[in-house]
Amino acid sequence: MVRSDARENRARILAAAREAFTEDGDTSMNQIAQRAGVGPGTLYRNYPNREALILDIYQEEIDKLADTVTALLEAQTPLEALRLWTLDLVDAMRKKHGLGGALSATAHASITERSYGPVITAITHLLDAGKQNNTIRPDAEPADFLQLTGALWRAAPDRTEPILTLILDGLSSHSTR
Amino acid sequence: MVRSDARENRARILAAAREAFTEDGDTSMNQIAQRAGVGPGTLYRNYPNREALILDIYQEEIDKLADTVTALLEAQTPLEALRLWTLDLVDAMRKKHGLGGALSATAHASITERSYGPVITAITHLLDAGKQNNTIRPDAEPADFLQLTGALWRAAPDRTEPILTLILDGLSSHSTR
DNA sequence: TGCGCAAGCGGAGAGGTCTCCGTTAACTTC
DNA sequence: GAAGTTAACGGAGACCTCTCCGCTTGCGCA
Repeated sequence: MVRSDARENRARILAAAREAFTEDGDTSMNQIAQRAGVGPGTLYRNYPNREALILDIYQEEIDKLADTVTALLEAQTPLEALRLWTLDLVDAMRKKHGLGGALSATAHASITERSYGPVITAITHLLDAGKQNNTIRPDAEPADFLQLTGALWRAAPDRTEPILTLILDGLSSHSTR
Repeated sequence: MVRSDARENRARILAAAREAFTEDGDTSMNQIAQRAGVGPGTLYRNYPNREALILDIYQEEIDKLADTVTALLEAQTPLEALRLWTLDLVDAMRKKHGLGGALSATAHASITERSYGPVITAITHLLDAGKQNNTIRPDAEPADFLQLTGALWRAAPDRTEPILTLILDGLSSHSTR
């Protein structure tokens, strides 16, 4: 049984956080708590850390992005679909403040699963499509790819495409091995 | 003209930081300042932030690592030399606390140049050797490679080699451009 | 309708990075 | 040597993330 005030507080926190992040881009947890009219303690009971909150804020966008995979795979070759999708992912990571760090954080607790899961699933589908038609090496691992994606997001924007090309070439099965 | 107490303080800070990091592994800036017998203000005048200090602590190791390139290139093929050297780099990043983050931080101010430079030079040599004998694509950029290296260090240790293989395959010139 | 009791609250505070600025003391000049 | 200049000092404190715990209050039950 969830107490009504608890449910309401959680909603208020999420709303406040959404506002704060879209307005300021960067906001402290304390400010969010204040804006939501709760104490820091309450904020942290709902979200064990900054990343968890950020992930929840952008959950919808993450899901939406993951959902585009099917359409992409219908219209493009697997490799090109992967390229386009990754560009979108990196774009989201850059625009949504802190999302990049949250997604590529190494500590993937069970809480992160909600956000991490769809992304991994999306990548898995993309890679599988490529493996099927032999354009992507069979030993390619989704989690490894996501890891590499972090480098993309951290790099200067004008280096994104060159580096992605490099990564995709490494994934291609026409490499020896 | 550098005041004598200033010179001495800088030395004491570096010594204290080295001790603190090899002992505890993780230490706060305040603790280091205290250990060195100076105020936080003095610490931060010498090192504008945490990364700068860490970089200075491990400068010698960085230089040493950069110096191994020549020998490696004499004994190995360029691609294998690059592989071995990168493994060493990642190992250092993992062992020296915070070095990974400091090296792959995007904000490369002039202070970072002292540490960043040798690493880039080393990578440049390795890549150039490969370009020379046509095993590495001619458009490979040292800075891009260093960026990708960050993903290596952040990944789980047992994923290091697989991911590195991927990266190196991407760099190889037998990929279609 | 009233009571008991977790579940939930929120703020004080620990410990962090880094800054600002009034004070101190190392060098220069006479 | 004494005095003046100014670079360097260092600590108070702003602001951060996150925790701990005494107090409050919503809810099930009589």
